[in-house]
Amino acid sequence: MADIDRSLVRALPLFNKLSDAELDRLLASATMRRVGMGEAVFEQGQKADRFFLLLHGRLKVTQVTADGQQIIVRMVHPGDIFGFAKALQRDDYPGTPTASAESVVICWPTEVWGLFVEQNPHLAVNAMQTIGQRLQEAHTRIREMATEEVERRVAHAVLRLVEQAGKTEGTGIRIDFQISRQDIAEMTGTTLHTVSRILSAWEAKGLVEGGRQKLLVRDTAGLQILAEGQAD
Amino acid sequence: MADIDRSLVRALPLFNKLSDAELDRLLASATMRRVGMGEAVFEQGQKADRFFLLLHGRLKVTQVTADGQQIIVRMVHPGDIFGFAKALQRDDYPGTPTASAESVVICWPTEVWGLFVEQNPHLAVNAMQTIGQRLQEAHTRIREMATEEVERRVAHAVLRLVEQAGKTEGTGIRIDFQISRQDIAEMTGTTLHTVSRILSAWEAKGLVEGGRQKLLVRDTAGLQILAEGQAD
DNA sequence: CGCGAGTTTGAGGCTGTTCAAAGAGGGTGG
DNA sequence: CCACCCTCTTTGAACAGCCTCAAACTCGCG
Repeated sequence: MADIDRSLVRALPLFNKLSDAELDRLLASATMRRVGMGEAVFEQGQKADRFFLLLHGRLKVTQVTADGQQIIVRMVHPGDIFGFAKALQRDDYPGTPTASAESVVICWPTEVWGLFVEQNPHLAVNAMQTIGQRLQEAHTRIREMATEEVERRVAHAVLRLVEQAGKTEGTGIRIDFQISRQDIAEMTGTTLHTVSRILSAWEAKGLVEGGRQKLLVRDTAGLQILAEGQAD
Repeated sequence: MADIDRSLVRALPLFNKLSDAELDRLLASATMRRVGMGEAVFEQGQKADRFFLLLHGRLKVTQVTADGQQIIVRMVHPGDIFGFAKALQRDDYPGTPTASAESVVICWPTEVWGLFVEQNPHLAVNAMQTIGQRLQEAHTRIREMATEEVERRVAHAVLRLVEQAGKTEGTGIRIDFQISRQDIAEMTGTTLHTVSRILSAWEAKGLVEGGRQKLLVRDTAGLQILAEGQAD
């Protein structure tokens, strides 16, 4: 396996305080891997022997409940680390990350995690901030699910997608990976039927433009208003 | 301010790999504080200049939404750290921790956080695991809110309370702090009315015993069955 | 061109909310 | 020590939002 050039990851905030030498040492034990559309990086329940960094593309992390229902726990964006189950004192992965776009990941054996964290305090602090932010996002989502009705939750979810995966395109902002109504439903805790109805209504109002596994947001401000709840 | 004896915290997993000397150094910059029932340790939105460890008692962390709705983000149990907003790159507190029982906390100025984390890799690893577990709990809760109906969510919440704050008592297990129907509602994303109805039904079945701000679980296994969804 | 996956739309029903009001526990002050 | 009051709790009734079930439609790929 060829070495990974440090220029690929140098810009990531996670590594921004490491010296070149430290970074190279880190990359020495890493390997790269391509993940095709719809392919899973690993499966929920599998023994956690690696942790990962998403270099390019987009992943959705799903969990399946005992009775077969699925939800999307979060999206993984370029630069995010994921699958660091060992840092959470688990030895299996709690979810399944599936590529929603052609993706490239870097992976390390879990053994090196503790090593790197203990040897690079900066990395530890950065990693903790990353997890901390993720915790905050989770709390935000809990709050939304507890207090908001479906339309507002969907509005929030779409706005988040715009921020994290929005790409300006002529008439609006395109979500730049394949996303189905079902996906949005699993992100907001509702059914694809309800999502479809909501998006249809929004399309009629000129807020968005739909399509098969596609979503284009035309009026971010309008969505913002819906999300804030000052609706109508 | 008198020194804090290290025996008070020595047993906590968070510190279990620190030497006595390291621990003493840590405690040197700490102060202790009593928090009475219903009193807040700090307020949501306040500038985050300290972080805390709950030594004794019980706290509920609430968030208030823009439109005045309140939810309980989590409970803080003895040995938990909380209010480490700086580790999350925030400079204000995202929630308000209120004492649900007479409590005692230890607090440090936030400045020392980075210092200690960088100087004590063990502490960093432990802290990360703590946050990681919290993240997992949050994901569990998201999944429950997305896929389960209210009765199951309440069952899960009560079982969690039994685990974290259960005290065997004659005919069952007592939740050992003051908890209202409203609290349970805010933990599960429903209304106090619905919680009251559910608990009344459970009481009729002999699963629990209610009371003003009190809860006694008589049949954990029965609740477990409800929580798993094999109901009826 | 046909098939399958994803989407749209309708109708009906159920769970849980909202609104309303009455009932109990416990602490406090007289 | 008792009465009162405040807060928490219980319960009912009506409504509504969303889900479930069902069926048709359409886009894009093989």
